[in-house]
Amino acid sequence: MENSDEEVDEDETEWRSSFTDSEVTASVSGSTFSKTPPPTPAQRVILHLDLDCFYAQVEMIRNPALRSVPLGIQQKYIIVTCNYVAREHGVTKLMSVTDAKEKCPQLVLVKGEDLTHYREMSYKVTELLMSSCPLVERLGFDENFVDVTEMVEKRLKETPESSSCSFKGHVYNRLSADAKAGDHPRLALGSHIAAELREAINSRLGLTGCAGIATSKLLAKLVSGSFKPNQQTTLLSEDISEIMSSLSGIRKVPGVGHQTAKRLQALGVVSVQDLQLFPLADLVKEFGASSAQRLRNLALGRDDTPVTPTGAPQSLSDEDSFKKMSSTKDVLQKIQDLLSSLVDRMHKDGRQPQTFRLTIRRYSATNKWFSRESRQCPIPNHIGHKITSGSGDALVQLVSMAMKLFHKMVDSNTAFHLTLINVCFANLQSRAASAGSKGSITSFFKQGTSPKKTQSSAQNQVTLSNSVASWIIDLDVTWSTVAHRVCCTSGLHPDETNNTPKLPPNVDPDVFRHLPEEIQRELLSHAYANSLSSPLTPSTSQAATVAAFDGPRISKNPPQQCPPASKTALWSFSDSHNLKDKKDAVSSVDPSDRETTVNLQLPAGLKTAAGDTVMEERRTWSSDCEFPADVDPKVFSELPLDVQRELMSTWKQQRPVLKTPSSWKQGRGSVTKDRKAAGKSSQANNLLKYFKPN
DNA sequence: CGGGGGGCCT
DNA sequence: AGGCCCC
Ligand SMILES: Nc1ccn([C@H]2C[C@H](O)[C@@H](COP(=O)(O)OP(=O)(O)OP(=O)(O)O)O2)c(=O)n1
Ligand SMILES: [Mg+2]
Ligand SMILES: [Mg+2]
Repeated sequence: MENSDEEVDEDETEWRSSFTDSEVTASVSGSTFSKTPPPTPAQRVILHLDLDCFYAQVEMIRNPALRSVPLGIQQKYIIVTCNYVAREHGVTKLMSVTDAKEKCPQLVLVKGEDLTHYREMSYKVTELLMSSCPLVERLGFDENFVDVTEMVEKRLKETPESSSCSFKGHVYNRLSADAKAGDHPRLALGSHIAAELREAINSRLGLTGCAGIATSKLLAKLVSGSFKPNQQTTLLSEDISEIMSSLSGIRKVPGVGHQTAKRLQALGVVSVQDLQLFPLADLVKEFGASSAQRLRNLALGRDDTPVTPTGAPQSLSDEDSFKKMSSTKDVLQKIQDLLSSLVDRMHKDGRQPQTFRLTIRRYSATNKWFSRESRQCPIPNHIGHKITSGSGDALVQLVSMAMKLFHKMVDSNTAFHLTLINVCFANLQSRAASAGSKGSITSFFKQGTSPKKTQSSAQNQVTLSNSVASWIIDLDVTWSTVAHRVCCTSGLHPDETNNTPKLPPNVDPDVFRHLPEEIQRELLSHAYANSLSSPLTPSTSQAATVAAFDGPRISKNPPQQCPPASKTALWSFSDSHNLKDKKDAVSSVDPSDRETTVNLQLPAGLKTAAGDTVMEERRTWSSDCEFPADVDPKVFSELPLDVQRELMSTWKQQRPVLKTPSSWKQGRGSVTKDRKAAGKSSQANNLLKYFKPN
């Protein structure tokens, strides 16, 4: 959705730049005349597709009666988008409900806080595009970039006469079809491919959208909105500076956000031309060399960032906002609801999350829509595995983890006022990482989650099949029916102050207080004996889980596993078929599940809430080491890397990180920089991760 | 009366 | 852990 900023900025200076597209620079590296098949074509053909009023379209498919009425999609007090009937009545995107109703009293509203249907449709679009061409990069839920360079070259080679065909759709700044396709055969073919893809999206999925065809992501995106609903536009290279100059302000340049625009404005830079002509040296002073150069290039319409296959998402999150939340009990309930849904999604994804993050937003009179705070922690392997395998009882432990993180941010003895809570799984791993003793081998196999940044090559096609192959992830198709409300049926008095009986060290009091009474009793009767016998001396090679012992297990019924007809599906594929679907994915809830089988497991490896004295396996910390004093550094160093990492993070969790920080900063441990093979640091370019450099 | 997601870099 | 970016 466009930026809500309204800028009154119009300038019409003609300014010609020698459009030496940066792509050319890449091929210059060799020699003037490329030898052998050019690894990178001199000119790329990039498509940008943007669906029309996306959420509204999805709702109109779900309920066709909505097609003829003005429709707004409502998230809390915001109309996040609306159909074109509503737009004719003056309703706009990101308009408040009151304003919208004012403009259009008969506006029909559909709630859109639950993104499930939109997300599902979004991936259907991406998958459909990938079935024709693997190089697809997502941007949000309703936009995709497609690099069709190879497809164009192939058509040129196989049917040379196709180069004389005309353009499909609009050509920027040209009237009708007087543009000579012969001068731009590749772009013309690109416009045909765009038309075909849009037609496929329409016929198979029932969606309409716009497309832009140009030589870079930047230009394709900019040109795609030229003719708004359900049309496409091609940008010829001789019109690059024209389209850049036509932008009403620098904010319209993708990658120039609110903060950057403010800083530029302070320098007197408001229009795109201002930016083009602004002395580079001054720009460097403000933004640093690489960002400055990037900004200037963008203003000139230059962008050589590749279309990077997006692959499976890097994180899954779920959030809710509200006017006020001020009790621990409500927080617990909310976190449980969010996590229940998130765990479900995670299970369907099939990968195993290694990291959990909790984010909050606090109320403050000024600054209301700002500043979130977050805390994150590693997810012990055995809990992560439960999510993936759908064993059901992961939820309790995750809620407990989340509450611990919550207490790291919020002192519940003092009044607080939250307006948002977000739960997030990140560091998603395709395979369960069993911490076997053949460490180096495991970690070798373990690395692949997504091809994302692992491929550095500027030229795409060669590494293609590899990247596609690595996209394969386990996708569990089973409909996870476990709507676990394990610990919400409390009839107990939720006492904020500690009236709770003394609990075993691995029980979170927040969770405990909300358990059914008989569960509480059972816990109390078993807990101590078990907690004495279970931990420490953790059997075997599962060294990674030493600190994450299980508490007593109360099970009245083994969790009934849905048969995991887990087919290893791919997110990307090079064959086109299936995708045929008419039945909406919504399945039925298994009724046999309603007898909520209580299958509880105590929060593992989690001590009581912040700052308790009950830790029974207290460790002392050596002052200059990253690990506890009772750990032999030599033994530690011989452990597999990923085991080391897990141990480290577990220990770090236990450190007294509390609020009222002890001022000193811990240096950067030499350990495990990052797992996701993020290796490719490459240039320190910030600014446009969006149009990221090669 | 300012949603609910995502991404990457520092 | 936060910042800034995208939709
Ligand atoms: N700040 C934003 C921007 C967008 N969206 C959602 C709602 C949109 O339906 C969807 C796609 O965003 P677009 O900017 O493409 O807007 P639309 O597709 O709704 O309308 P258009 O027809 O102008 O593309 O993303 C959102 O929730 N919050
Ligand atoms: Mg969009
Ligand atoms: Mg759109």
